[in-house]
Amino acid sequence: MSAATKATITRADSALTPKGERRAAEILDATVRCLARDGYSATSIQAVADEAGLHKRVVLYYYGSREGLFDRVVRHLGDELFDELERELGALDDPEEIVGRGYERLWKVVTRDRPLVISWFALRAESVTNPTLASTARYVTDRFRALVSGLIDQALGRGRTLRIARGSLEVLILAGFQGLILEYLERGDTPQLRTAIDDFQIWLASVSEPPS
Amino acid sequence: MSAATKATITRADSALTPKGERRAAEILDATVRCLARDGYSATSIQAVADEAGLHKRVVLYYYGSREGLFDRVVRHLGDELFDELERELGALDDPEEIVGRGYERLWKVVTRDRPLVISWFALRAESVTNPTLASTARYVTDRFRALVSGLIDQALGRGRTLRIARGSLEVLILAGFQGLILEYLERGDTPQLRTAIDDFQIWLASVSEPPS
Amino acid sequence: MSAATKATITRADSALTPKGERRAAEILDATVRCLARDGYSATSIQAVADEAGLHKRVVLYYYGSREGLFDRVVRHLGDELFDELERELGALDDPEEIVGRGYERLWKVVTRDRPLVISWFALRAESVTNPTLASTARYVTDRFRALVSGLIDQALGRGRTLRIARGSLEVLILAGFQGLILEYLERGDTPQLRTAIDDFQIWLASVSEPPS
Amino acid sequence: MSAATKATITRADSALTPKGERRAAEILDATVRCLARDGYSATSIQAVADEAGLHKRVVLYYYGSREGLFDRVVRHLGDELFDELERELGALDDPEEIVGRGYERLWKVVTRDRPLVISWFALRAESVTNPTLASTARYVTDRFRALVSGLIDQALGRGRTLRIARGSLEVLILAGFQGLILEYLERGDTPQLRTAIDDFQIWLASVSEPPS
DNA sequence: CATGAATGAGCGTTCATTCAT
DNA sequence: TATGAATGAACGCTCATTCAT
Repeated sequence: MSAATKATITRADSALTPKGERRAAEILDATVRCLARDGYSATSIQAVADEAGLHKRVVLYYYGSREGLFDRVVRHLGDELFDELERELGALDDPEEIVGRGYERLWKVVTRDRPLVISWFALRAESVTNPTLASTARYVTDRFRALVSGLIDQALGRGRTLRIARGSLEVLILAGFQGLILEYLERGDTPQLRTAIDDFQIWLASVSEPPS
Repeated sequence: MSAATKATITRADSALTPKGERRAAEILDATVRCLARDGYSATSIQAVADEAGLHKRVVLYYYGSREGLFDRVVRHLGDELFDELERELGALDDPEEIVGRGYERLWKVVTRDRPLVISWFALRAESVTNPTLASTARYVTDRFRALVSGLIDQALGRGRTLRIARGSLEVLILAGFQGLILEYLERGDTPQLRTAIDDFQIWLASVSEPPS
Repeated sequence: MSAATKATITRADSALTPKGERRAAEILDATVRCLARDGYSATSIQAVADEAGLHKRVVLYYYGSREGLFDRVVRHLGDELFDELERELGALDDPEEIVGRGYERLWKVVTRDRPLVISWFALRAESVTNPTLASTARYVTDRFRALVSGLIDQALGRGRTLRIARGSLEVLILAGFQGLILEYLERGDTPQLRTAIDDFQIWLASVSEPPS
Repeated sequence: MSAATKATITRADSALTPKGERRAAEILDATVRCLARDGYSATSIQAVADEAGLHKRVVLYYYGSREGLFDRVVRHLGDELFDELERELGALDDPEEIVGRGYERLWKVVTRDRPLVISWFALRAESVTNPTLASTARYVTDRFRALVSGLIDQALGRGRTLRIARGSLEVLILAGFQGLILEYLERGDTPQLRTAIDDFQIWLASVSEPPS
């Protein structure tokens, strides 16, 4: 949070002409493509500019700095993802459904756009050691955490009870999800992975019990 | 030029004098410290040299290239980790023990050296988009996979039967482990994480049943 | 990355401020001086920058790469030379004159600026083994070939007939010229060389006959 | 001459074990291959070592320095070429034959080994601006000059008389030869080139007349 | 005799960024 | 507002060579 507010206000924040708006969006897309293809360290301002077909200087003009660009990219990625997820999962009313279908939908949404996942993960990984990215990456995991937490609340609100500690469940869902994403990134969408996701979901269903 | 030979055969491969041996090891350690502290992209040859108190040129002399250095670091890290793990887990005879204690020991070994874990993860993440690191990172995950597979074989050999598909189990163990590692790297060794590990282990125990 | 674009489009191509124009030209001149004095392999970007009294980075700013710089130098040299040659030779109307004076004028123009000749030859020689320079060097020899070919056409147009095959004549003129240039570079402007040029010209005059 | 005698005596000069002899020869061959393929500036000691499958240090051990290596290579190339040429041309007794067949044989010998020609030319070109190579390259052109001069003497001795100045003839033969070599290197063995060589030879024959 | 160890200097290039208009 | 000009610092890497055994 702090770093985000601290960050100098970039051109892309303030009012832009339609052309500027379009350019800023193009740059964002180009950055995601670069991150997905080349990873964090190889995604230089020059590389983004080349990818977008613009002069390096233009990228800087719209986002102030490399750090600023990545910050915007991450938030853009996270918002896009979680807005859709909340829409998808919000439509599930039945608690059984949430447990039964929730994870599957989550997975579906996430894996629909591989470059997006790779980009997110590249920044996520870099944030472990790069303090300038830490708060940025945190924004996404926090939204994720909130989503998971909200789903658990929803289940509890419907009268379901947990068989394991709530904190532990949250951690396991997050860890399981991120671990499976890693597996997906390394090996792709293998049959074993799909079965594993099903089994994970079965475990998820068994971890809470319906109201007696 | 024979790029292939140059890329793979480094000074550190061939016979070294004791002093050379020592230096090569020092460089390796310095690299791990840099990776853990600064991440992949910030770990330049210069940074490693500074950390080791040597001239940049010496690092290159021993490892040929940045890529070559990282390759060696990953293998060094992996071997160190898995040699110990195999020793630890090989000592467990009782199948109940393997299931009950295995994961705990795995975790203990891995988290003993945080810099080492961060380093491994930094390279692991980079390998997603960096083809020159892919095969290198694969070396470690393959050893991990083999270890897990071996443990499952051992359990099966003792007459235990699996309640889920074998491939799915392997994936879940790997994904769970890597996901928990990520959680550990982001939040540290929280109580929730410890409980989650316990719960993961309980699930692991429940996933196979003893011979009737 | 679009290496192709980066390799060909340099700052010096697009519109430059007068100051930029001046600097780009200064760098070109400095490069020719370096090439003439030190040869291809010793003409580093640093050396050019020193010669021009600029920072190494400025040279790169204007020409993108060492290769790009040499490419521009060759074309600059070739254009300067052949524009003048075409002007000089275009002024000769009488076919007798062309044969009689053509080679002399060619020689005069070429040898007026020794550094320029050395530079051209240094790049010419390097292009034999350096594929990145091949097309560049070809640009000049092609202009030369076109010039020679045009002169032959002119002579034929006036009704002269050739005593040897046209292709052979072209080759001999080019080879003779380049060979004499080499001699000039190695030994300087010796009396033997001057006599040889005269004899070459006599042969040239005898190789075609006037309309009966 | 001076530089050659000045040059520190390399290992390859003094007595060598058979193995050493073999190695020194291998290095020489590897150098020619490198020069022919990559040119002067790209032929580093490292490149030669890689090509020969030896350690860089070994190359230096046998030839003392890069300069020393090239010096030996040039002399080796020149000797190989001219020894054979002198043998070939020495066998021609009839003055008519010398004029008629001489140039053809010269050409045949030279173009038999393209890498050798490229190597020679690469060093020849570099020597224009590189003083450390000047005397070395001179060794070959001097042998060439002597060969040409000897042939002229032979013709004169048989009573033939020259229609142009002797110095001019020498220059034209050398220049013609080197120019045709350049053409050969740039365009290969084209029909036009072959015809040009024939025409050059016809001119050569016409430049002297038999004893009356 | 032969080779591993080591090195200082320099290479071409890219980095993110600031200046100036 | 938007962009060319310019830049200092650092990048990974190769150079020819010397030291030491």
